[in-house]
Amino acid sequence: MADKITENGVATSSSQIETLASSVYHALLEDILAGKLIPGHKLRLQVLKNDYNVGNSPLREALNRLSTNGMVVREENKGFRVSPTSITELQELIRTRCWLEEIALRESIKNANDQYDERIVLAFHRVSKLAPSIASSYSPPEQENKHREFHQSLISACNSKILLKYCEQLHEQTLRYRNLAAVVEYREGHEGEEHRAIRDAVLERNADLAVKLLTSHYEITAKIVISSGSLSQTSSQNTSIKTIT
Amino acid sequence: MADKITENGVATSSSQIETLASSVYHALLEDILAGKLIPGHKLRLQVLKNDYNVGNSPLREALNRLSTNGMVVREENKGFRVSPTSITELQELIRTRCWLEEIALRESIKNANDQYDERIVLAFHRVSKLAPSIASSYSPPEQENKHREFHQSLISACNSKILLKYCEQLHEQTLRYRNLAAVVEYREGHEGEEHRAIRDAVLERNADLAVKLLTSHYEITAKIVISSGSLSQTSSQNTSIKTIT
DNA sequence: TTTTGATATTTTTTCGATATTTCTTATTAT
DNA sequence: ATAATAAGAAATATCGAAAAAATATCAAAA
Repeated sequence: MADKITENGVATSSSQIETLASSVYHALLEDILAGKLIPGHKLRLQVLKNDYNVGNSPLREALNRLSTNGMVVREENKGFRVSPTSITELQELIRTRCWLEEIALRESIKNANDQYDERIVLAFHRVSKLAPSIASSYSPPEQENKHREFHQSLISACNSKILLKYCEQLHEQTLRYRNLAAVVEYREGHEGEEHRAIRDAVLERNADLAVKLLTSHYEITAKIVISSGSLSQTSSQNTSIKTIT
Repeated sequence: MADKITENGVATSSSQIETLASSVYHALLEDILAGKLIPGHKLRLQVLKNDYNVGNSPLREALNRLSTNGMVVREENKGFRVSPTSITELQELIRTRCWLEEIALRESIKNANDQYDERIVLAFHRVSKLAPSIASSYSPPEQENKHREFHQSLISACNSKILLKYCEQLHEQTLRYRNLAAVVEYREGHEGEEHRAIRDAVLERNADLAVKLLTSHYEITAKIVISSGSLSQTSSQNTSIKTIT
């Protein structure tokens, strides 16, 4: 349930009591990323109120936050639904992510120093120590966090919090597609090597190579997801709205 | 009567009645951009409820949306305040904006076609026709829109809605700084020429020149704002919280 | 004087209920 | 039958008040 505070750089003063709206926000986000809430599906307030045991206001606040960061779409007077997915959108996502991370990575290498290197080495160590055996399509948040932290460390010296925030948003969006398509185990074997290669290129300040590796790292994921056939070609607005009895 | 579908793919149903939460969202956004709501200041629910004539819920929803897009900061159990401003943040903002718009512009030029050119020509025409006499620091939304539309047209063929959204967010953030510092009239004379030069470079498919012009276009704004002395050096968390008696 | 701790007040957050809008279904007229 | 329309049902959006949390006040003790 209630968890410890992550050390993501944000100063978490000791008594940061999470508000109900925030906790349901995180719960919803996690369920969307995990694919439990299916893309395109209607989010009925009544149902969510039951499922998450919260009242009207905090629920709406959470949904409004999710809507401005792209996880949920809002239609005036018609409520909310999980953002639909499509091959087109995934391709756009990956394309944009490659662009943004290329900048962030090149800048980081430009500004690199010992601390930066150490962050990468440490993050790599942690991600490489993860048990590679888990075959489920959705790995637990803790594992997911290590992975994210490695990627964040690579671009952590880019000197733009805004860009880092955008990269994180794009990461989350991508994560949703990945979990949707159960590509984790398919890839498990190679990912470690890819990570190592990226790390080494960065430590050697070989920006061109690092960018190339990182970019293909992302593009491969996209290819796997698409070939898995779990996505419709066009934006799937209304994917099988069956009311589960 | 089938509702018509606009060229951007989104079906526009005839009657899009705006919800209260949305209209107060827009009102708040406008007031923040215009500088009426001062950076760093506390946003008391009670006060806002009076000022904007809305109830609790829509107000909170609006603030929550604004908080995820960076215009407002949320502190758990302590409410909301207008995002603080600082020279550091402005520099970061401009830097990031230059990076992102460079990509978007280069991609657009890569994908350029007749429609793209026409959008730019038309948008330029409209912005150049604006009355250049207004000396107030804050120009009315209509004028501001024309200006935004020109800049949007330049990057409109980049083939990534997400990137366009980020560029728009950065534009809005920058706008806030600009209005804060009353740089409009100071610059009025030159801006027209700058726009023309950018337009011509794009139409000639000279990406390098276009990027150079666009980048300096933004950097100049930043310099003017900073030299106007209306910003504190560091992140002004608590800009003069004098309780007005 | 400064600190401490209990109490009162303000402010934020949440809940329950009501008002509005949209969706569904049934009815009527063409 | 089909289309238009109106009543009824379902869902969303909003309001006002209660609950929870933070902040301010002030008296007593060190």
